[in-house]
Amino acid sequence: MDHNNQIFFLGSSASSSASPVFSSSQSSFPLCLGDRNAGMMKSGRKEGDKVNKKQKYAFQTRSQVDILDDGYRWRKYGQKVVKNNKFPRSYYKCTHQGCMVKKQIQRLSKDEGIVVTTYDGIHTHRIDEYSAENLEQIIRHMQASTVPNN
DNA sequence: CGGATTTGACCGGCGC
DNA sequence: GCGCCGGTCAAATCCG
Repeated sequence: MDHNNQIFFLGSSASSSASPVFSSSQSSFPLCLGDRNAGMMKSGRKEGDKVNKKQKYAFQTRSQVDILDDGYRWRKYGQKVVKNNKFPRSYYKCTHQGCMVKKQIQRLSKDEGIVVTTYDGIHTHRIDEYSAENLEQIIRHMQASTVPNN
């Protein structure tokens, strides 16, 4: 509700060398976790389907709220508590016909001020210029990092 | 009224 | 085979 959340990013501070990530195209985030299947399809299904192209992008941001406005509309579809974290993990889905992008937000129990946002998939539609602009700064200042094994 | 959000339950996979 | 963990969906509710 309150977008008064001051968003701080780890490390780098206003680096002009920001990468062209999040350009007009639904390119991708600055970091690709690769296609490390988390245990989905296990059968020897050939290229049968495309369920293997699930891209994942994760980055940590320092914010007081878990809800970061990245320019898309998200609908919370679940909340679960993981054992590794004392804080519950929230699951969001993109509200768009054909856009089944999923978003996962988790707060670190070690630093409640740190919020880990994980994106699943690529958006099939454009982002709101206005919001996108806001997000652009976020991405420019945010530090992408692979999900810690811990 | 519509859409979004909440909580619980169920399911699937993996581990032991 | 059972238990554990994580993930998703569904129904109900609330807000605008």
